Amino acid sequence: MPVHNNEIADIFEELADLLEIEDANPFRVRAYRNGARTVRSCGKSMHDLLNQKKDLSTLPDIGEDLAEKIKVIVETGKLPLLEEIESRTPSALSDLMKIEGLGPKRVKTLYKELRIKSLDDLKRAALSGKIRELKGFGRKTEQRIRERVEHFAGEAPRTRLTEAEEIAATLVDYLRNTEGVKDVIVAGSYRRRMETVGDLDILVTTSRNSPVMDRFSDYDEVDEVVSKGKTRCTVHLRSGMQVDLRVVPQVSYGAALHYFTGSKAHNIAVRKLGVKKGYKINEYGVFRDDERIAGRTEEEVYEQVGLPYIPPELRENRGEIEAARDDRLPELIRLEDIRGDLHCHSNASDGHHSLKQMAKAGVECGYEYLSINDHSRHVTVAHGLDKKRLLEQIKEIDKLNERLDGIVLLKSIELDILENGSLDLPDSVLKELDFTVCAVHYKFNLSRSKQTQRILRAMDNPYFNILAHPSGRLINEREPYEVDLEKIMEAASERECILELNAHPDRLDLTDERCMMAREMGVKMSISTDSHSTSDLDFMRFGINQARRGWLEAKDVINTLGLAELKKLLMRDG
DNA sequence: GCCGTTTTCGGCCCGACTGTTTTCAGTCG
Repeated sequence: MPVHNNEIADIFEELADLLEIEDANPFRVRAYRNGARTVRSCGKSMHDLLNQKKDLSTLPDIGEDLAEKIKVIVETGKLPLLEEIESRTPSALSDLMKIEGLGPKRVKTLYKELRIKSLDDLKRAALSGKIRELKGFGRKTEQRIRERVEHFAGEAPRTRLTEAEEIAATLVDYLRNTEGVKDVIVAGSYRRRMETVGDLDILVTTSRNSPVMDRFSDYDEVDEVVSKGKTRCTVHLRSGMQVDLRVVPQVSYGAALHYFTGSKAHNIAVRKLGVKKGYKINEYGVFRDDERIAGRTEEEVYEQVGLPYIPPELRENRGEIEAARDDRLPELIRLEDIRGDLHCHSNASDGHHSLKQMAKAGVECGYEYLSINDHSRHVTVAHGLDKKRLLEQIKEIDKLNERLDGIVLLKSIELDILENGSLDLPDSVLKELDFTVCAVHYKFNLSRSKQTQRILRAMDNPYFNILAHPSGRLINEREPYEVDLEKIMEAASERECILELNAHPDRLDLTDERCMMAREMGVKMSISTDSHSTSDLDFMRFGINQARRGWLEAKDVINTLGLAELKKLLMRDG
């Protein structure tokens, strides 16, 4: 199996940790971390890029040296330099750095003085009281280490955006209702609308002497106050989520919002532009010498470095700065651009509502059309439709459409792609549908080449229109199946097949990087909710978030079209 | 180790909070 980008990135991260413990040049350490980030977030696999003879050193933050190291890792699965370093600095030390409050310096001291090289060693030493005697440590530090190591359960999982929204909404209301508080806004990856968030970053502006800091640390859901100062406070909630609160004066609102929204890589890039112009940019504003020349709004900050406003979803340092400089930022798709939903279930299979109820809910969304895509017969647990039941549903939809006002129900299906690449129902019934949505629902563990062939073969069928949830992943629950999405996108582009961006917050499949790739390859996409009830139609906004992160414009997405144009586009020879 | 519309060498974003200190290193975001 080819080496994954994540594995390469993990190797670079570990290398960075160990080098940092060895007190290596901090800029060299940073270079490995930057390289890891580039590899991890690259839409294409290093393995494939090398097969295509691409020059990896053209990737940002990858130079000659890292390009060569990536090649070695892809070819051998290992990196000699890392093995050499591990021979003198145990690799488990990088695990110790995951304990909050332990960085490279302290880990090094623990190893040199007490030979601590594992979490077990650390726990024993903390209990024995030896740590407090070390220079630079003390009672409190030892106490904290003891608590942290006892409760350490690996890296905290990231929270899905939809759950983060629930946690954030109550907290934001609570903070708003505080004397002297003006703005309360959730920044960070939440504002960049990432599919998952690691913690919540909340920015507050206040008039003088607001008690907001105390009110925050007194919040009922707070489990532990990690740190608390005049302008910044960090807590852990009972749910396990970390929340950072930052308080700034209103005159700094834009600069603070920019700083706190990130991403870190984007901020660094913008600050570097500032340095070139002789400015210093921090969370309080843009400064020329000691004079604040901007910072009330984010627009002001960008203006000072010669850029137009960049929407939060693009701020990942994935080319948005260069695009902004050259005036070629995409005109990102908006929720209002969506004219209908192309993947919805009814109670004929595993949905909860009737055709009529779904249609009515579609009208409330302001849609022109909504398609019904119940499962096909192979998905027996979902009571999938066979030929007879599908033909009955088609008749029912035709009859209902005569009575419906303001919306048209489209006749479709979520059709299983069988293991051999054939479709789950015969062409004789598929031709009665407006279009099809096809998907893989079993045999996720086929080899990469077999899974790819399976889908390519399905696309050969003239009735194949849209590939639903193309990677099959469930966020935090199921990894994507092994498949060559680039080949599938090439085929989709040739055969005018559509790739779905499944908007369900548990799926959000394709990922943002894959959406970027589809756009670059000229593949059209649909954004659909996979609704199993009327309320699920609201998931569209998560799909839009993801699409915007993937640089998609309305013209890249077929369900921004009116019904007539849509039908024309979905008609294939057959 | 990366990078360049001032540079192929000499830079590399910037600030808050804690604990252990007596002026600041370490960690974090």
